Amino acid sequence: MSRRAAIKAESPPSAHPPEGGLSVGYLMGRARASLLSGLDAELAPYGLNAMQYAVLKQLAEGSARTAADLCRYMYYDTGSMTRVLDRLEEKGLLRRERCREDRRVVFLRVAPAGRAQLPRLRAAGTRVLDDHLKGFAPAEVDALKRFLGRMIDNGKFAADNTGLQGKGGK
Amino acid sequence: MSRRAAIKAESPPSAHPPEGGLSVGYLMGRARASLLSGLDAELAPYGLNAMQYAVLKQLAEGSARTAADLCRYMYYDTGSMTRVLDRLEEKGLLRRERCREDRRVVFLRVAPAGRAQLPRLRAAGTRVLDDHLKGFAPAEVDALKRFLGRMIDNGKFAADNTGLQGKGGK
DNA sequence: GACAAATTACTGCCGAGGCAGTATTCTTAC
DNA sequence: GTAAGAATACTGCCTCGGCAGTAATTTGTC
Repeated sequence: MSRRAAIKAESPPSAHPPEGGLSVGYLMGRARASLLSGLDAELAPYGLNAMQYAVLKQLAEGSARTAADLCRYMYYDTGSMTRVLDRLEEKGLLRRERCREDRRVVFLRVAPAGRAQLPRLRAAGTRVLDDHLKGFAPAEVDALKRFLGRMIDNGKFAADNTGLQGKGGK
Repeated sequence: MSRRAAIKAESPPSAHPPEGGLSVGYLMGRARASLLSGLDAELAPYGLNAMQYAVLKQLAEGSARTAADLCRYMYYDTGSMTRVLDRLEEKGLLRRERCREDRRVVFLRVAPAGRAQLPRLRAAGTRVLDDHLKGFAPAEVDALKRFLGRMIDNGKFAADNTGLQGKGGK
């Protein structure tokens, strides 16, 4: 905010924020943190956090049936996923069931208790999202999603080319 | 990606994502993670991570002079900040200097070694950001920032009204 | 058919970040 | 002038997520 290097009027290759740094990154971090803390606060009465809710939701919607599915779908670490599932199973919201054809895989099924809770959890989720998107026209939400999607794609491309970068790669 | 419920054309009160859940949240998380891992990869050769770079940068720009300043400015925990500063001091990039007028505060100054590194670190930061914003028109970047800013403001408002929510509040 | 490679779930280990509590110092109120 | 409150920096403690490594099982190759 204070110091400001001289900005060349030119701008073709690296045109973005000569100053202001990673403010896009900061804003994304804060917006995401606000969503997460809001969701955690709404879910606290049910003894769940945002990640546990997200997993339960994906399973209920049939987006995934196994831990590996969930990890691929949610870009989540497999080790951490095991622990999330442990917690959900402890709470009786989830059941693990070994597959008989392929004995490596464990099918995940939302237990009746979990299914009973889901409507309330979903309500909490949409409430938080609606709160944060108040005043947004549908077209604006779409534009925001497209911007984020483009950044993600750009990041993948950059990661593939510069070699390194932990998880964004192929 | 896979499932997609029919979307009602109507939209007044809770119009946002009848299905697709918190996809805005997911996209933000992934975009942010891509930025962070890209930045960490670029900074790894210098033995720094994204947070350490951000702190060094803010100090160099005069946005903050003390740990408390930094925490307010960056919405960061004071305890964690102490540890970040410890690491930077260990590496010789930063110096702590107790204030004489108010002996509670410790002024933070970027050490010569840190100042010497900063141009390279800045280059890494802008490189990562440019990579992720490739193909974005300046107006699009502005729009993205405004969207994020509105979400943050909405989140603060919601937090103030629903009572809870950890850090978003006043 | 046997052996290498891949896949799945899971387990330590580590770093990061948030929260609560502490000691010190300053400010404010009476 | 003193007591209460606030502010600053710092310290444990806890949770979470990523990484690497492991055991069991399946798939693919020759």
